[in-house]
Amino acid sequence: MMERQSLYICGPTASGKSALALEMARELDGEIVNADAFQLYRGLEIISAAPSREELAIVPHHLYGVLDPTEAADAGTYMRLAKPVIGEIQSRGKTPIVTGGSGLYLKFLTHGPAPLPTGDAELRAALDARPLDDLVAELTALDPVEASRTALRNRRFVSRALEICLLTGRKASELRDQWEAKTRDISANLRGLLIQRDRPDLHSRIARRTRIMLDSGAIEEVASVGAVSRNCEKAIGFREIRSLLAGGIDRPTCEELINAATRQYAKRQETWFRREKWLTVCHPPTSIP
RNA sequence: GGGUAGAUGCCCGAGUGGCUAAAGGGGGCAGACUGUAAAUCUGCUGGCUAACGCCUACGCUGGUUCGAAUCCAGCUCUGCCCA
Repeated sequence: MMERQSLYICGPTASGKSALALEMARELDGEIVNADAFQLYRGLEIISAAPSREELAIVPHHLYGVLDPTEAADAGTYMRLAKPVIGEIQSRGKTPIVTGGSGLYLKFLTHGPAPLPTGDAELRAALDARPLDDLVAELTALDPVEASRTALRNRRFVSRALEICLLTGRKASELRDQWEAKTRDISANLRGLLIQRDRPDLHSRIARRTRIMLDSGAIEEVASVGAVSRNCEKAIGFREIRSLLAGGIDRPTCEELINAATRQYAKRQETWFRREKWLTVCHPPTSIP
């Protein structure tokens, strides 16, 4: 049997990816695979806007709630989780519908990892303890090319570039160039949909969703989740609700902070996906109430 | 009714005669980004203009001054206190 090609469904948060995924799954005899960094976790279903129990029952869904909140994950671990699942779906003659908004995670899936080392927690801690100027100086000495390409005010980027050099003993710039060359043509063979909505539409959908989340258990969810990895602490809504629970802010403030953070996240997603030229843009009907 | 504090750009807020289209923050807009990514970082943000530049702006009206968000007078509104 001819293996069925995956369909990717991308777009900013609250744009309606899950609904479209269900529709496409029905149409293409498919199964849905999560590509959302936080829907991977168990116990964060509400704040991560994971599909509801009813939705999960309509067609097979994969990689939702598969990690414990104490576990750390990155784009590489996601890729290693998703690849076999997708292959397995294909082997059964079904179409994988990969759905989610985590651009970097998706990119790992579609274009593969660069030949770079996984992050090293100890080294990172050591680098974090040093002043940025110091890291910039060392990176510039080890790999001037990489330094010239890196946003030197961005501590994360400088630190990672330096980490690569230190861990491999090679130049990060060369390793990255290899990958660049290797992945140049991959996009041509991908197919996917990018949901785009007008800003006012998207913003109103975000506001509506935040309201519903807070009204239907998000606060209780955060209250009961217990210890989480540093990863999960970054989930939008997590910090805000913690602050609400601690009495630091009131409910309307909490709601507005979550909305603002979500709007900003959505903007970054749009910027990211706009560069993925292989995606076919689709404009669902406006949903302003 | 009396007293008192205040009224600044989308919001908060600094500014007490020229260096002010007005600090800083938020929000918004745009962008970068292959292993922390729902993260991290960058630029812009009164209007018109490709640009030089022009115009409009610090509650309102008038005044002082070469020059006012900044000083003076009156008015309007808001908070607080006293009646």
